[in-house]
Amino acid sequence: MRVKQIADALDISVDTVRYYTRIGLLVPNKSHNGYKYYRPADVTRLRFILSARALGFSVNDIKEILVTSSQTNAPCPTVRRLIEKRLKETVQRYQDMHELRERMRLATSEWQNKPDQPPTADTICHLIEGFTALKS
Amino acid sequence: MRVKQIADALDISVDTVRYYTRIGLLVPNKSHNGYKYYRPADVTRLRFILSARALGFSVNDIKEILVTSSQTNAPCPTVRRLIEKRLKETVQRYQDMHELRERMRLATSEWQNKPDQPPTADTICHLIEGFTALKS
DNA sequence: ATAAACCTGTGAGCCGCTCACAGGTCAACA
DNA sequence: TGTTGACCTGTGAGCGGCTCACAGGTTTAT
Repeated sequence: MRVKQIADALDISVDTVRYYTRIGLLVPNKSHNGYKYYRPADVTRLRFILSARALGFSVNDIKEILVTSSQTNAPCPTVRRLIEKRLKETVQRYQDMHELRERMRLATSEWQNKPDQPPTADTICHLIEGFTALKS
Repeated sequence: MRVKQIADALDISVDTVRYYTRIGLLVPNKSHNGYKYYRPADVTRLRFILSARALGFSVNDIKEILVTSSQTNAPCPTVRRLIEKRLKETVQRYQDMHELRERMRLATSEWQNKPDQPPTADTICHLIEGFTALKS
């Protein structure tokens, strides 16, 4: 299989496959003309990578999991440890996004009653600089 | 003011100030020895940048707002248009984060009852590949 | 004068792709 | 046999928003 075939098979872009190949997550064979050929084992591997990405693992996490699984017997302890870490980060980012969303909504609603104004010497946009929720 | 002074004054890192300077959001004077000197107007500007970032504007948005405010009279229409766009993105990312968080939580709870297992010919980590919520 | 602490700008690196581009391959047709 | 043209290839660079490493300049204390 060449890059387009494997990409189409798993419904991702060729660039993503090439990226994973470039960073060593996938290791296809090289033919005489420099084209990269992917075997069934690479399909399994890529499917695994996509599943792991969908669970919030970083590509470095995945590299670590793949190395562990090729060296020792069970990558599971590594997987359990890593998802714990990534879950914490995800919770944090989720909260951050929530706060940002509320801030943005508050701003837009507050701005409905405010007129446009030209900048002054010490104000660039009075909407942004005057937004109450940013006052510390 | 040199970079450290302005950074300390607004409680951000020198690297962030330098980054904004590098991309042209801040335009300090250069002294004979190449050091960059920031004036009070730059402090106003930087404060504006930080407020806008806290409202979800990208640095490119901010560049556009600054250009608009220096050319025409009121940057407010631009600001209103841009926050609309960014808010939509933020809502989307918030939802994505929510789904990811739930997926991760489901996985960890499902994995509590599953043993560690070594990889097989077509399985790298049975926890990840066997996770039910990823089955399409 | 000199030593140490601190500060400076520049260049590169980070993540996870995505895009631009020059050139290679291959089937259809003349 | 030649040739057009569609499609495919790998490589290198670019994105955002910083952050880090580093060599060298400046300032302060002795």
